[in-house]
Amino acid sequence: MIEGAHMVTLSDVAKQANVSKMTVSRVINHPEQVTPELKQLVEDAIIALNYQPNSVAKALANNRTNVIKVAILEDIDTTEPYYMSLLFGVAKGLDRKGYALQLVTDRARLSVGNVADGFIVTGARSEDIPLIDSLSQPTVIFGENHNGYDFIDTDNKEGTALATAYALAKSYQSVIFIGIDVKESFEYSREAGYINTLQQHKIVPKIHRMGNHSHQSQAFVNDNWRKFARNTCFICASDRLAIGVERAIIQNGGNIPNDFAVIGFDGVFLDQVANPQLTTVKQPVQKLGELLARMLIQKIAQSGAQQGELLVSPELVKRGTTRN
Amino acid sequence: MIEGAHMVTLSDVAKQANVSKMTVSRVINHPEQVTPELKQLVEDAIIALNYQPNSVAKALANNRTNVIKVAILEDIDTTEPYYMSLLFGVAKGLDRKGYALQLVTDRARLSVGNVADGFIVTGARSEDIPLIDSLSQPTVIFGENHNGYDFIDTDNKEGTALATAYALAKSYQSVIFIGIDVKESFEYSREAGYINTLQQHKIVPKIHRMGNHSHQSQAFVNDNWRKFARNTCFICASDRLAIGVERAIIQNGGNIPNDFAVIGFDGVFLDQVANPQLTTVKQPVQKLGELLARMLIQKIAQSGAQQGELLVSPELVKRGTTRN
DNA sequence: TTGTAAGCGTTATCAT
DNA sequence: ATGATAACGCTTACAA
Repeated sequence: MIEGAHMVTLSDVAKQANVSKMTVSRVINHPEQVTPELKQLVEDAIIALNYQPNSVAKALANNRTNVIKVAILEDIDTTEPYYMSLLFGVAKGLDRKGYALQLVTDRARLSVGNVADGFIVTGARSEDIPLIDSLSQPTVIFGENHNGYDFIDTDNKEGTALATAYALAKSYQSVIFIGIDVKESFEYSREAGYINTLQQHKIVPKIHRMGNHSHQSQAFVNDNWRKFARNTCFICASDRLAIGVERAIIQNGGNIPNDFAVIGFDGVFLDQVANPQLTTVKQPVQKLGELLARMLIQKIAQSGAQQGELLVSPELVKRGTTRN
Repeated sequence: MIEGAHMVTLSDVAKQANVSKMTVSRVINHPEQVTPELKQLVEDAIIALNYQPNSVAKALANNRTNVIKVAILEDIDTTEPYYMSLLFGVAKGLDRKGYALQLVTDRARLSVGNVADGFIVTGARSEDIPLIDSLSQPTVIFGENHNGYDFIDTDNKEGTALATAYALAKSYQSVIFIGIDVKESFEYSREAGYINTLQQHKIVPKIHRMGNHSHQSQAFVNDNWRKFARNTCFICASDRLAIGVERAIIQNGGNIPNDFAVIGFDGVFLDQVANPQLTTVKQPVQKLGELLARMLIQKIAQSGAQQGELLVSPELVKRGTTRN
């Protein structure tokens, strides 16, 4: 361990450059307010001394904390790998601007303690609206919603539209949607992308909904196996569902991808664990995390101004569960 | 959004209680130094005003940052769900003590910027030793090592010993170990637990090592299928390997768990995705994270004093891939 | 444009 | 045991 020699402060730089502390502060925060000559002197001194601003002091003076609270409200008994990627993105985006984060899973701890400069909320359901409204600092949401909150999400509709169009292009005759039985925006959008695309081809949609567990979709396909004609593609609202469908098809001796196809949604971890690996709508999860951080930081800089919504295009990753 | 009324400070509490700021500060940090009567007065005032200490000011006065950097050095292209649980544990442990965290994956960014009060390092390999040595603040490691660093890990040896003993107790005749071909402490320990237990029963160990990918173990079992007698249990150094073994057995028409058994290691996410679900050595990952936070916080409080090593017992979770 | 002074909320130090 | 004062490193407000 290297023990910290004397920390270099604004005063040190000021002395070195023969100016006042304020001039140094201005060079850093409002460089346009200082003459080029002085600016140069100060910048040289900063480099010479390897000055690193003390973010804690800065935070105190600005009445900030430099901390963003990230709430994951969804139940993660299953430890969704999804959130790992998201968190990495968020952490990366925050780190760059000198913010640290506090991870919160307990709703009660969200507004407790040394509150934060802002909040990123994920996995929120309708019943969390009062909680979100009660937050005292700028907040952005991960996941589409129609409550007027600033949010970022994958373009879910586009995702299933891509998948459905691809299934049709690959000449699968029957295209069935396996959805999640929750009344949430993202699910409606995923179904809409499927429905719209089919209707453009004058085909009647077939949707089945169930809990988001591989064994449920597996059981569903098993139970109805004889009803599925050959040349069917299952479009699933999650990779979890897709993996169950895939297993059931294999169990029943169905040929993937010639007679049956499966397309998942998410593209995080599970799709690669499947065998064969899933064709899936891959969400740019880490990028979404970075965008969340960026949006929140900007919102903070603009004293909480509305940021609107941002839908990011997913990518259809073509693999073993659909025809070439 | 609720805009913060005037923040309650030490001074406010002091005024309310008719004491000096210092007395209030002492009640909070060194309560033994203040008389019971005053202490009571101050505590009442704190409650009456709902005083929350400003951690930023505290940090400045103490020359702290209230930030812990968490380094995940392992390549996580595959987004190991493992780290999600660990991070949750760490975050929970830190949060309770008012620390925030910064997630670092880029080695170069570890010591950059407004450095932290301490470091938690995971996924470190031998080549990272210089990096760890260069850290300027108290550090604890996740993962066993013999370089003298304070660390916390699952008791790997105990884990595979449990698994092996269980396989023998369930009367599997042949017990084969599928290991990971890395020269790391954790792998040696896992192999040792297996070897020791077999030797106690005068049985000769059989170990095969490969990369930690399900398709590699799957290929291995496929390629050698005819060499495996019935009544064989495969003890795997990871759930990833186990899932590949399981798939290969099913592909070859082997009966699980009557003729062939599989025991994994980790117990994070993958074990439940498998079908049938894996019997596995479950690491208490989230708890490990909390312990890491706790150890580091204590180390900081003790000005960096050595904390030693801590091995936590895993649990054998009995499921579908072994006999009842 | 630049500098001076005061203040952010806390704690350490030294008196009393 | 309690209190007054200075200090942590920075920024805002005002003066020059």
